[in-house]
Amino acid sequence: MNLKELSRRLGLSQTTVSRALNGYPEVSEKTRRRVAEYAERLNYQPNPNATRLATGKSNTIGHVIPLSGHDMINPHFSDFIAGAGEVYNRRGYDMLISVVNAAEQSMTYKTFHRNKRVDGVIVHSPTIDDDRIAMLNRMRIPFVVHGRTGDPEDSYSWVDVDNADAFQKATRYLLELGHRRIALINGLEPMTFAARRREGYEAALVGFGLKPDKGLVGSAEMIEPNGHKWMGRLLDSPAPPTAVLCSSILTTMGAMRLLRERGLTPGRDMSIVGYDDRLSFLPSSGEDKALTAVRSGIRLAGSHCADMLIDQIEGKTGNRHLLLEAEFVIGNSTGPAPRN
Amino acid sequence: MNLKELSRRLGLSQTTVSRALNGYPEVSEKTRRRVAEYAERLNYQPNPNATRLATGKSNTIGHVIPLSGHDMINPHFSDFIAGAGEVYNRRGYDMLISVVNAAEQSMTYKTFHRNKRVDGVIVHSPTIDDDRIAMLNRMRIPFVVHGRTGDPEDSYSWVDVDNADAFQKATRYLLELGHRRIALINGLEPMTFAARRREGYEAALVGFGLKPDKGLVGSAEMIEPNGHKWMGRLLDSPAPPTAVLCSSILTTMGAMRLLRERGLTPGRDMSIVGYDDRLSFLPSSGEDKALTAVRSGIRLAGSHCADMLIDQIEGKTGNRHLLLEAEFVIGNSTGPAPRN
DNA sequence: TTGTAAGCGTTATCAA
DNA sequence: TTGATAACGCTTACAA
Repeated sequence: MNLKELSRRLGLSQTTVSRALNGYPEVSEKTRRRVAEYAERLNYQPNPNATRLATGKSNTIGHVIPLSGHDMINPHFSDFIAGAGEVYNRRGYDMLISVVNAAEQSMTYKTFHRNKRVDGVIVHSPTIDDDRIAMLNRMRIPFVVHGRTGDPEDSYSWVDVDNADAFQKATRYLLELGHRRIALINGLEPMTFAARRREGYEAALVGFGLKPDKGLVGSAEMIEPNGHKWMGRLLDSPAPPTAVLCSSILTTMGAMRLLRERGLTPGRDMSIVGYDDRLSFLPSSGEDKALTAVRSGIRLAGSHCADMLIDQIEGKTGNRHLLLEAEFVIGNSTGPAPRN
Repeated sequence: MNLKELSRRLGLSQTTVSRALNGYPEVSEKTRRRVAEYAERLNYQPNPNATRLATGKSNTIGHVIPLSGHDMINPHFSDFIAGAGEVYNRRGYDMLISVVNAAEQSMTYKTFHRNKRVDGVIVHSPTIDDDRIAMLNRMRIPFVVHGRTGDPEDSYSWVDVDNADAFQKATRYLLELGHRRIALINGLEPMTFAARRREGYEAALVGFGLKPDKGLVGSAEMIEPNGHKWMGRLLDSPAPPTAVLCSSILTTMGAMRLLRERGLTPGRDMSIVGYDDRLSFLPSSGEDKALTAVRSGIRLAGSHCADMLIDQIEGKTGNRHLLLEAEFVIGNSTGPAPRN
């Protein structure tokens, strides 16, 4: 059933039917009702490919996902799209995902735009020196960044967690417990979120009169095995830390695993503060009190990004910014620093 | 730059240019080369919306992802799409993901098809009594199932792991170690893969002259907290098992966590066999020997599904089937059953 | 308030 | 081997 056929049956022109269906004001209420009823009964649905060709609008949001070196997709991603996907569904948008090699990334954005495949994109994993912001602004394609870059903050829309603040608070908490050698198992530091976490961590140390020690900071992709590896390195170093901050729940798990292997007890032999993205498949911090953690749900961030982007696409707003505050949950993985 | 403009500059008709670009045989080599060269130089790319409208082909694969009760996306999903996405990218397809409520699911498939949004779909999480197979066959939309349903196996294409065999072997291994009370922490049993795992498990028991005990089987969504919960229930039951099979690496982790809390050592106080989907963010079984596991990469399954579906769409094949065999990796989480 | 007709950028049919 | 021209199914000036 297409427009032509539908309007033939109604004895109206395609124009009128199209207008009635799309809520144009100049259609009489009576006609509109009759059209709506017929469309419903005959189960008419416009062909989106035709609509897109005619309007240039795709009702689709693009996500470009680079396969990082290890050929893996960021494990936090599935929760992000759960949040975003729900919003897309509710607001009538499709989600187009393009898995690409890192090198093809910017080309993919260009192609998306030029071909009118998407009305807007979500930018994932921004780096400090990220050329995508300028590029997307140049192309005038609506976008929202999940996180921030080094660009001026009002030059683009973003949804971010106050990472610096969160890690500063967490570090201060450890300092107040008496810890002086505090390590950080961070994400990859070209990523802005990781850089900011380090800033917060160092600011707390400096504020306490301590000098940050590079030997106490690790940086790696945030997967379980890396938490394990870094915890081992830290313990084996000449002057091991008494407390560790982890940038992800996955590295936290890896670090915990290593402590177990060494027979060490979290909170007593080593204090650990994790970062809990509230991944839906893992236990939530705060429930069993096992973990002291900075907490902020990534799924929520996904839905905020989606709403913000669609508002922008539909011309409801200009650039917007949302800075979420992370919670700090105290559990049993932290405790006072050992004497001497 | 569009076809019209390009052909004007070439002094050729749109028809010829289109034919040259699409590899039709009736174009002279000379013309073809000239056209190709111009297209390249002027950076021409056909507008896919126009192509789709004209051809009815979308070069897009759909994935319908129902949000299950807990509003979460299957955590194994991100690895699956890493595998599939790479193939799509290589073979020129887009991935369209629709996150829907469980109730909207079949409607979404219908809409996808009717509107020519996708050329085919991947069916996730098939159940034994799954109405999607009949529906998709009726709609004549190409599809590949990741897993199998209760339908005749040659009535659709699928990629699956031999779950029954894998769990039969794993159970037999435990039996040979002397275990007699062997539990299974399974996935949701309406899902075919879970039902088959249970079948394999029970077949091994029966083959050994034992009677399956319903009290030793748990069934729940395969996330960490459920492994933890079920391990606890099993230990607290009147006659606890001496060995446990887990249907997922996540429930395995949860079960291990509970053992630790109770001060029990895997492989000595309780034998555990896990299922390792080789999720990219977790340690791989077999590396540190911590876990005895049935192993089959979900990412590989994703790429197989994608290739099979595209072959089908492009008319290269009819229904096909691929049964992958899981590996069995022996680690330290299993050991002889305790005496008496 | 409704209708006519052009346009969106391709591919496909038919004729030359 | 090439070219006119009609689809594909919608939206949108412009006219009535």
